[in-house]
Amino acid sequence: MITAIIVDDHPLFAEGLKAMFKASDGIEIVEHTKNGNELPCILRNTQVDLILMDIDMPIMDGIATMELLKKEGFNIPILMLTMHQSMRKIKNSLEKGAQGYILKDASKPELVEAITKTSLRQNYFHPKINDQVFDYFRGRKSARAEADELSEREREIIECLAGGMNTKAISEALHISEHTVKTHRRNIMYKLDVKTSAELVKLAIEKGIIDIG
Amino acid sequence: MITAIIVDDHPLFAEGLKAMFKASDGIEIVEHTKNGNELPCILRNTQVDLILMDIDMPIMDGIATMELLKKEGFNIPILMLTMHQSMRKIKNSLEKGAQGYILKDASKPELVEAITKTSLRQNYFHPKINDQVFDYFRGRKSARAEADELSEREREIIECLAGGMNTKAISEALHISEHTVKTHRRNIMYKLDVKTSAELVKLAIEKGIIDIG
DNA sequence: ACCTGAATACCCCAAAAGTGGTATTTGCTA
DNA sequence: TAGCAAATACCACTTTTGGGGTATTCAGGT
Repeated sequence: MITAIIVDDHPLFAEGLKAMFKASDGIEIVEHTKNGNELPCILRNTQVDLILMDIDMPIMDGIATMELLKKEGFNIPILMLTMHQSMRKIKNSLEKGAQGYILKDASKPELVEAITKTSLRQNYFHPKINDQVFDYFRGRKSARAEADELSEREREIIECLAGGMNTKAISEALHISEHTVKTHRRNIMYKLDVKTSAELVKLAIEKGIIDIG
Repeated sequence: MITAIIVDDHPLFAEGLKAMFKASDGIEIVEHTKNGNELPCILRNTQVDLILMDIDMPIMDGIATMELLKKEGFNIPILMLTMHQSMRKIKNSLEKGAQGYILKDASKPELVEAITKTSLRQNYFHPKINDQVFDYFRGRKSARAEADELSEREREIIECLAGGMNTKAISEALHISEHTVKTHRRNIMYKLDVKTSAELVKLAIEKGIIDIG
């Protein structure tokens, strides 16, 4: 029997999963928390085989929670659970040491497979994102990967734009010249193929390049 | 025993709910579909006491599905299920005749209460949105309702902006003068308290004023 | 050593956005 | 019917964007 703890801010979803697994599945959700902060405390009192972690949570998201766990010295396989197939989030999760990545619109058998593999420290990718990940690590220029070719600096610029800053404000915030900000913005617009900053922000949110909350 | 059908594009969530309800709850999820289009067909073959409907779905969302049901002549209580507490979506749902409105971060007892009341054709609002709804229908100017005071036309303008259109393009698309577009945009920016169109779009998405897909 | 991507910075200039006003018409409702 | 909100439209003006270039530096990989 694989024991798991679920970290998700939606009680209904968590309780639903808990109720869904029967003994015949060989999986049991033994704990649930809405808050990443509480995880270390819970893990010190409860032995689990893996952590089922939602990425998109208020206050402390899945990525931040993973960092906390690493800092506290925990080494339990983590299966990331998310709604969006954002290459950036997948990348961040893997860099932080996640063992698997599955979408919330997966089916039960898929989740069972993901949990089973992850608990054995085998990697698991949901089929829907498999190709994407492949392409990314192969050529870094698949059809839907353009958005993820943005550099960290460019992402910063987008975040500033979404925050209502104009060229001057951004240049001051990032300690660079206004010229540079304009160059970055222009490059981003070219890469994302948009005509205005407004559309740029919309697309960035849509593709998960920046977060809203 | 209350029988319900769930319309949600996330199989895991739906299956979870299905598994969560025991006979002692007096509720049974008898059917599940990811697609609003299939609902009429299913309902003709299956007798249910209520429909548990997710608002945010790809292709055909909850609001559109309700319209379809009405057109087809169905009259089954509908409990809307959503992640976001967007006043606009609440308003739209109620206008289309939804019986209740509950958030996905509700607890199981809350959902049981919501389903029970809704099946008896009593209205149900999740506590988290109750105050918001009250304020809205009382004075239409509560603290967090400013965003929802936007007119339909203003929302159209935002959608155009998010689509990358400039003043001229918008004026042509909506058959109004560029002056009018500028006036609308200015009013929206004043209402939402933003300084740029980029921030305007971000806030509109954040508050659920416009949808992304 | 060479190439490439990323970050930086500059030029010019037309077009658009943003800011300050005012004003008319229409439809709803108190 | 008087009042109000919403949609419409206009003027004048400053600031910012967006699009066309070019160029240097620096880090990483072949």
